[in-house]
Amino acid sequence: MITEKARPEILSLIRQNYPQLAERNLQEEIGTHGTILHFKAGSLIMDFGAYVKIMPLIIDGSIKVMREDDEGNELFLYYLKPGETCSMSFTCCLMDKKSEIRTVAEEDTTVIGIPTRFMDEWMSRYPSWKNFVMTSYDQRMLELVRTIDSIAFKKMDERLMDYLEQKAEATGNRTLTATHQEIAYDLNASREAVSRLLKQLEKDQVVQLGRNRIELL
Amino acid sequence: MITEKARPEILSLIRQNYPQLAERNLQEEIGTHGTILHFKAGSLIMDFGAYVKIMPLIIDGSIKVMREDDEGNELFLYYLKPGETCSMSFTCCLMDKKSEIRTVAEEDTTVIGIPTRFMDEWMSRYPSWKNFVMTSYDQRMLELVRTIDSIAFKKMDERLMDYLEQKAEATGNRTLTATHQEIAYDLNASREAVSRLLKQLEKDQVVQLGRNRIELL
DNA sequence: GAGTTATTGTGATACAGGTCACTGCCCCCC
DNA sequence: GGGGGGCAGTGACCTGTATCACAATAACTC
Repeated sequence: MITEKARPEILSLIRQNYPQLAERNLQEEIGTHGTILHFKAGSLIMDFGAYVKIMPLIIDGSIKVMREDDEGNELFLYYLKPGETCSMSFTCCLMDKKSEIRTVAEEDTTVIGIPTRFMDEWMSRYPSWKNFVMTSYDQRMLELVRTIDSIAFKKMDERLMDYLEQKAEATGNRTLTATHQEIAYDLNASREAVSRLLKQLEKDQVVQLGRNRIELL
Repeated sequence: MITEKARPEILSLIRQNYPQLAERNLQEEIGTHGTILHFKAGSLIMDFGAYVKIMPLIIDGSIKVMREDDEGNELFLYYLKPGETCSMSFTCCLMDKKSEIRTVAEEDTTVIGIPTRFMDEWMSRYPSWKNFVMTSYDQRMLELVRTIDSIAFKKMDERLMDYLEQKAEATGNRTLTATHQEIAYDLNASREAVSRLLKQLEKDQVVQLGRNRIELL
């Protein structure tokens, strides 16, 4: 992770990616107090149980959000994309709570980090910030409910398809790079089951398979 | 549902159940604009797809929050208890969105309803209100993540036990009134599976069964 | 108390996925 | 170009839960 401060650059990134944060003074504050952070693809951004110190505004790339149980079983929850933020971070910061989730950079990813102490203050001062935070919460709740729908009501074949589509959308590339084992971890399934279902999808002309590669047709 | 306005009564209910909403002026506003609502046990408070007009502050009783898919399969999410609110309502109100969930009174339940137009205004004006709303969001996200853990990582016997404990806690009564079929709906399981698992729990001396009755030992 | 209905119990069968064991393949590297 | 290591394919078997069919029991009504 590399960090830097480049006030004019931050300003223009915010204007491009977060047009709803329209207040001049708010933009200035973000420019003054925010920090640009780069994460390499695959790098761990925040681990389960860690204390969160910043709230990330995603500028470029995408972040995978995951849950893990005590036995080390993982489950993919959702992706964060440019223009979005991790609302879990928000209350974690404010209340000094441990993170309930793990976040990993899906691709090379750039974010603007907002330090804890400003997030709350801006809520009262800047209506657009308050709306942004509330909207983020709502979006994340919706994502969680979608995840629940998926595991509660759908079978593995459909979950797999949904997963592949989400991954393609997050990376903006319909040819995915992943092993069956990685997918199996994300879906909390067995590698063999994923292999067999992918094979079936290939028969059904929905995907084309290669080594470490899945192309959505 | 019966509604009434009783300003001094609302004030005292708020002071008892929501001590964190400490600002005098805020309490006055709730007293002025809030409405006391009563729901009979089992009555539908808000259906999936409905537009939400009020935010409920729960005073007495408990509310069951559920999700349903397109084929009518249901799934219990969590209970709301006195001192809590439905944060899903919040953004639904503000953004004029349809509800993603269904809420039902688990017991006879009393709430104070806050009309839409004040909720947002108070966020900027009263820090304790803002904190309350943010804390509620966080609690609900945590409940959803717990629900995900449960369906993703646990088997039916453990989910059933968790469910029974939650129900006992929500109603404050370790002798539950429910049919196996109702429980099966909430867990999105088959009635037979629930019956067999309950039988096993009875063998293990964890519960005692009766018609429409489950006693936690 | 007989009939009726809702609830619970139980056995048989089906199927999705997990687990285990092994094979085959691709790619890289010396 | 011959190993070796990760990756993918495949079959056998096991388990949890759904589904179906029906029996048994409890409670309720007349």
